[in-house]
Amino acid sequence: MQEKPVRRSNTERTEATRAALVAAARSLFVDKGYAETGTPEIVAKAGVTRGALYHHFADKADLFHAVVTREAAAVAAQIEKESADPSSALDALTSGADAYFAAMAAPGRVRLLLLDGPAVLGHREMAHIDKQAGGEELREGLAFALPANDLPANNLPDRTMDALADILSAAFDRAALAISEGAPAADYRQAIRRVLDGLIRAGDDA
Amino acid sequence: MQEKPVRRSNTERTEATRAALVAAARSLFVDKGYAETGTPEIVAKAGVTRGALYHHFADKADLFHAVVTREAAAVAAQIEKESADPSSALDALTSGADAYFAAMAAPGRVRLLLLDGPAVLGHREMAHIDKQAGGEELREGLAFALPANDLPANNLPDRTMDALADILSAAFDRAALAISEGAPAADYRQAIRRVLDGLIRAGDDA
DNA sequence: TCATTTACATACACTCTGTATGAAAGATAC
DNA sequence: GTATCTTTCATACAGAGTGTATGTAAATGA
Repeated sequence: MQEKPVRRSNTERTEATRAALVAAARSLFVDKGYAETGTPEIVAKAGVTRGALYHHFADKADLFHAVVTREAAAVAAQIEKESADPSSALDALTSGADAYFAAMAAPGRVRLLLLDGPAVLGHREMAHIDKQAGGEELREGLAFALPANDLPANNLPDRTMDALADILSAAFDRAALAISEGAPAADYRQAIRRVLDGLIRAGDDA
Repeated sequence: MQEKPVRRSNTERTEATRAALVAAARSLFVDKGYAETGTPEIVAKAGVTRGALYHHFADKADLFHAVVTREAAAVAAQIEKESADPSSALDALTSGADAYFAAMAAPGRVRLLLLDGPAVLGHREMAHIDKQAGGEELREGLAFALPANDLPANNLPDRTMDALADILSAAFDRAALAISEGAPAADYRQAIRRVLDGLIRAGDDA
C-alpha cells in the first residue's frame, strides 16, 4: 500500500503535528514523569521525527510548557462549566473548591500541574500560566466574601488579600495532591470548609 | 610539593568524602537546580571522582536525597532553637510560622525543599523526610489550640485534624516560597495570622 | 513559473548517567 | 608481622539523550 500524499496547507500540517506531539508528550509525561521521558519516545508515539519536534518547539521544556498550558486551560474550563450558582459567599468558595478537586481528579493533572510543573518551569511561570487560564476565581470569591463583614479589623488591604488567596490556593493544591494519592476526599473537604468558615465568620463576633 | 598520604581510618575517609559530596552537591543544586547539575561538576567541586560518588550513593537522586534530608533536619533544628515559649495557643502557632519563615529564608532551602524535592523524590517521600526531621509541631500546635474551644461543632475527628494540618502546612510552604521570591513577608504573615485567627475563634460564637 | 519560505527528516557532536574493572589503602585473622 | 579480605576509591567504557546543523520536498507568494 502506498501513502497517498494528501495535500494539506501549512497551517493544517503545523496544527496536526503540534497536536500529535502535545498529546503524545502529555501521555508520557503523566506516566513516567518529565525527566524520565525522552524525546525519541515522544516522537515515536506521535508518529513524527525529532526534527519536527525541534522545529515546532525550542526544546523539551518548551513542549512541556505547551502541555501544561493546555492542561491548565482544561482545568479552568471544567471548573467554569460545572460550577453551580452559589447561595452564599461561603457556598461559592466551598463549591468552587469542590469543582477544583473534581477537575484535578483527572489522571495526570496533579503530576503535571503540581509536581513537575513548578520544578521544570518554575513557580513563577506556573503562577503566570494559571492566571492566564483564568484561575482568578478564588481571589474574586474571597474579595466578595470577606468585605461582607465590613468591620474595621476585618478590612484587609489588597496586598494581604492577594497573599490570602495565594496561600489558600496552595492549601487547595495540597488537598488535591493528597486526594490524588488516595487520601479520603471527605477529610480534606472538611478541613477546607473549616478554614473558609473560620475566615468568613471570624469578624462577626468583634 | 608532595601530597603526604595522611593515614585515615575508613570511617573518617567515608565521612569526609560523603560530607564533601553533599556540600558540593547542595551548592550546585541550589544554584542551578537538580536537573541542570551534572555529576562531573559535583565531583569536581568536591575534589573527588565519580567513582567515589557512585560508591557512596546509589545514583544522583540518592545524593540529592541526602542533601534534602540534611536540609530538612537543619530547618527543624533552627525552628527548635529559636522558638520562644508562647503565651497562648494562637501565639504558639503564629510564632511557629514566623520561625518557619525565618528558617526557610536561608538561601536555597525553598528550592531544595519545596520545588526540586517533591518533583525528584516525590511528595510522599518528602512528607516522610519532614516527619523524620520532626516537622510535627504544626499538628501538635493545632491539636492543642483547637480543642480548647470544646464545642461539639468544633470537635473535629483526628483524620480531619490531620488534613487540616496538612493543608495549613502547604499554606506555610507557599508563603515561604512567595517570600523567597521577593514578596513582602508582612503581607503573608498577616494572611497566615488571619487564617489561624479564624480557625481558633470560629467556634466561640456558636 | 520562479523564488522563497516553511516543515520537516537525517546525521552529527556533545554531554551525562550508570557500570565494570582494577588498584591501593585499611581492617582482620593468625 | 604477614597474609587475606574488605573497603574506598579511580579509570575506562557502553548506552542513551539533547540540541544543532544540514539537506530536501512541499507550500506559499510574486
